Amino acid sequence: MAAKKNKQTPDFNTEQKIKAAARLVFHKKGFAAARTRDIAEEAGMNLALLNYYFRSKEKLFQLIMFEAIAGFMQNMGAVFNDENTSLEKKVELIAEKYIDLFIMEPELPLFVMSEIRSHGAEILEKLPTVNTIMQSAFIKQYQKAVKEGKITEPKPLHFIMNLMGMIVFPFIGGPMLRKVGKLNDRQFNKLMQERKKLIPIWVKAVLKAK
Amino acid sequence: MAAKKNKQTPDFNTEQKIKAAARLVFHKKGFAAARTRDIAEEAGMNLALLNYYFRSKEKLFQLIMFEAIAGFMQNMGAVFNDENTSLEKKVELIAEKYIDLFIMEPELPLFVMSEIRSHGAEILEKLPTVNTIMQSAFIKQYQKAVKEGKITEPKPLHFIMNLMGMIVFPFIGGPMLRKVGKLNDRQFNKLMQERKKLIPIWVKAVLKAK
DNA sequence: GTCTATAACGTGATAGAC
DNA sequence: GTCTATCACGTTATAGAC
Repeated sequence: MAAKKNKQTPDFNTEQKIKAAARLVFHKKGFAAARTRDIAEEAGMNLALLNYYFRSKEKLFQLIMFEAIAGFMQNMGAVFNDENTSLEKKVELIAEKYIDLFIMEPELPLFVMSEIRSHGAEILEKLPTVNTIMQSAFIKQYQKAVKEGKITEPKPLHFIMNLMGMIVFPFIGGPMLRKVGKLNDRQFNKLMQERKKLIPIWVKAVLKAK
Repeated sequence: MAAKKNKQTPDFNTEQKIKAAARLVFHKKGFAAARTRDIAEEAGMNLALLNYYFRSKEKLFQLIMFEAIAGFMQNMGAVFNDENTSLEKKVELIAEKYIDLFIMEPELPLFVMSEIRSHGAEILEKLPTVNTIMQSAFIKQYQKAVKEGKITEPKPLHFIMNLMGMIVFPFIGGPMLRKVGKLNDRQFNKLMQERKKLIPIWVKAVLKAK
C-alpha cells in the first residue's frame, strides 16, 4: 500500500492493457485475421510497444491462447475427477461453471475451436485433461449407472457430446440465434441463465430415454 | 455425348478445379489464413489462373461462402415449413440431413460460424430463412404442443438450441473429441451415424422432461 | 488459357530520437 | 518506456510472353 509509485501509468500498466486488448481482438477475429495494429489501437497506444513487451505477434498469441485453454481446463478437470459428487451434481456444476464463463467471454468457445482447427495438434497437446477424461471418475460413474440399468445409452462419449453441445452451441451460434429470436444481449444472457437450471433436467431425461 | 472436345483438360475444367480447391482450403483455414497460393497449389496449377477466372480472392471467397450457406439453407427451410409432417418427423429429417451433410463436409459448420463472427452482418443478411424460422410451421406446431401439455419447455428457441447443439457440436469439436475418445475417422463417422437415430429419441425425451 | 516475372500493397518488426 | 519513421517480407494481383 503506502504511497503510489510516481510513474505515469499507475494502476493498469501498459503491459496489462496490451494483453487485455490482445485478448479482445484475438478472441473476436482469430490469429490470422487479427492485426497487431488492431491490438495496439484497441489498447490506445503504439504498435511498437507491443513488440517491446511481447517480442512478437506469435508470442503474444501463445500467451492469450494458453490462458484461454487454462480457462477451459480449471473447470473441467476438478469436477470430472471428483469421486465424492454424483453424476447429477457433476452435470449441474459443469453447466453452471461453463455458462457463467461463456457469458463473461462469449467469444471463447469459437476462438478455441477455430484455433484448434488451424494449429491442431500443437494446441491439443497442451490439453492434458483431454487424455484423461476417459479414465475420470465421471466415466466410471457413468459406466456403473449403465450396468445398473439407470442409463440407456451405453457410450459416455454420446453423453458428453450432448451435454457440451447444449452448453456450447448457443455461444458458437450466438450471432445467428440472436437474429433468429430477435434478441438483444440482455435477453440472450437471460436465456443462458435459464439454461443453467434447465440443462441438468434435460440431460437427466436423455439418460433415461429409450 | 458424341465425341469429346479435343481440349487438353476434358471433363473437369480448371474453373471447377479451382473452385473445389478453394472450397477445401477456405473451409479448412478460413478466409484470413487461406492464401491464394495454397488454393492454386491444391488445384495443381498456377496462381495467375485464379485471378483469371475469379478476379480476386475476395470474389472467390464470396462464391464459396454463398454455396456453403445455400447448403445449410436448402435443408432447413423446406423441412421447417412443411405443414404436413409432424414435429417428430421434422426432427428426424433435420438430424438425418444435417449429419449426412456434415459427414461429407466436416469443416462446414465451423467454417460458417467462424466467418459469421468476422463478417457478421453481411453474411447473416444472406440468410433469409433466419428471419422466417420463428414464423414457420415448426414453431406453430411446437407452440400448439405446449398448449396441449405435451411439451414442458415453452420456449421453442431452447429446443432449437438443444437440437442443433446435439447435431452440430460433434463436428465443431471434432478434433478434440477424436482425441478424447481416441477415435479414427471411421470410428468417428460411425458414432455420427448412430446419432442420426439417437438424437430424435433423446430430443423426444427432452420435450417431456420436467 | 496458361505460364513467368514483377508490380503494388499490407503487415510484422525494428531503429533511433526523445 | 514511448513515440515516429522505416525496413523487410509475404501476399495479392497484373502485365506480357507463349
